[in-house]
Amino acid sequence: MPVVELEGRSHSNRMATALDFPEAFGSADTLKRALFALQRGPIRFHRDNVIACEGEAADYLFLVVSGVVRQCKTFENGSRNIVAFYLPGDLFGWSDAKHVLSVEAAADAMVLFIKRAGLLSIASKESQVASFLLATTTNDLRRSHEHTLLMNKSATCRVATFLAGLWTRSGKFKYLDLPVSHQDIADYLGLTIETLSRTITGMERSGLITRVSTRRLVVRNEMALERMMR
Amino acid sequence: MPVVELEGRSHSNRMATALDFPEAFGSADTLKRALFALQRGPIRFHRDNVIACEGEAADYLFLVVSGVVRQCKTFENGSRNIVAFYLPGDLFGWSDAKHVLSVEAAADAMVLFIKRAGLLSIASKESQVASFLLATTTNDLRRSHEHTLLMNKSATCRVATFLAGLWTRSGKFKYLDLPVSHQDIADYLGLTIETLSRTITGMERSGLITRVSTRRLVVRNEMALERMMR
DNA sequence: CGTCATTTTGATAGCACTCAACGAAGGTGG
DNA sequence: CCACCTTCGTTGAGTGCTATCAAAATGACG
Repeated sequence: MPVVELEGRSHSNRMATALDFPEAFGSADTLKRALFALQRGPIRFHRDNVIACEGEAADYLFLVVSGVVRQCKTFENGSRNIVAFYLPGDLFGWSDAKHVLSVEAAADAMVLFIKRAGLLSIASKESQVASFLLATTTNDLRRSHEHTLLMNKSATCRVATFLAGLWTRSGKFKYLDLPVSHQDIADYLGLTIETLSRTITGMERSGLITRVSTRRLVVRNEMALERMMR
Repeated sequence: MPVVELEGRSHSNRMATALDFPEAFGSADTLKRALFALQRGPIRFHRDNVIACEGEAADYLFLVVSGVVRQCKTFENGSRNIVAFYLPGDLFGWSDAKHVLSVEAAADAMVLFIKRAGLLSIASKESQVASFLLATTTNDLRRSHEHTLLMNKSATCRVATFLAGLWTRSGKFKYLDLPVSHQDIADYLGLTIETLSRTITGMERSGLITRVSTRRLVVRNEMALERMMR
């Protein structure tokens, strides 16, 4: 299938589709064809490009194929809050009628568009699909609640929790690479970039981490990092 | 059906059940019977009683029949955060395996318990039920996102948004009655009771509202109240 | 009327924001 | 290859908002 290029140079790799996530949707052949019919893309977005704009009709759901996608709201005064990051495999965008939040690429990303109405119609026939949709949504809800709880903690706690979570999810390798900009992390944690920077500096001074570059660090003291999460 | 009294004096009124919410679950007779079989209660809880404890197995979902229920987390140092309030008609509690948050009565409340596994099994056969479950969950998710956004605003903005929302939802009558304690509101808004109290006092001084009693206010200037929400 | 829980008010301190300037990294054109 | 520019991140100084601690006031209830 052709890869739609929103902008930028062409890309020769074969791109993933919903059909590459059979565990998500079940694997019956008729089901596969039905899903294929209502998907568009995957479309490639460069960092900071808008995937769906606030106020836009919410006809499609989004399935992240690669990269990182943020769901956020920008205010009149220019400030911005990020409500969630989505990683490859995540399906989201259940607004009714219109999107309240905008959806943007936090890093170069590929996103599959899935017709909302069509997916719902399939879900009404295939209980496996319905069950998957409910599971992902309740999972999103749980993460949103965790995020809300995090917003009532100190800056050091928020940053420690974010870094520790990231490190765990990325496999605890030698280097911890930040997949998004400091500005994005700050907006996600409800902090300014200055406070984020100062907090990381403080952690480095305390010997918890080391900065290799602005986007790459090393966790030196996991125990102490986890203690800061409380 | 008998009304289970958790504690306190008996209550002679007939209590609502899931069967009183046919719009929610569809109204086929077989469906009704199936739902009836897996519901327990309604059970009556007095204010501040625990309905489900953090760490407990999440075998049941909760349907609020009357009153107000809060979903919250209490920390070692005694501080507490409320993630959501649930009102009559709300169905919630989709934790996997164990509850991460505790569920408590924020005001005297009646709650219907619905076996999670049974409901899922019905949903797999009745697409209407599955569709309803998805709809309520996505709605919860949207509200949680709104709540997260609110946590990044000033105290006055948070309180104004809470009061305005409450006033709208309760029908904009002459009196605005607070259904929960100041402590609960503060924990929901991520503020201390002192800051909440001072904020309300400030609003009263500005002529936005009038305090009739601690639990009852009058909205004097709706326009100005809405301006504070930004 | 007394007791207890809840709310309000006051004084003070601390944490994160704001404003400002500097530094580092990456891209572009000469 | 280097000078230039732009973007992003870091550091510093000062302010402001909200939390904390303390105490008084109000209201509910027996």
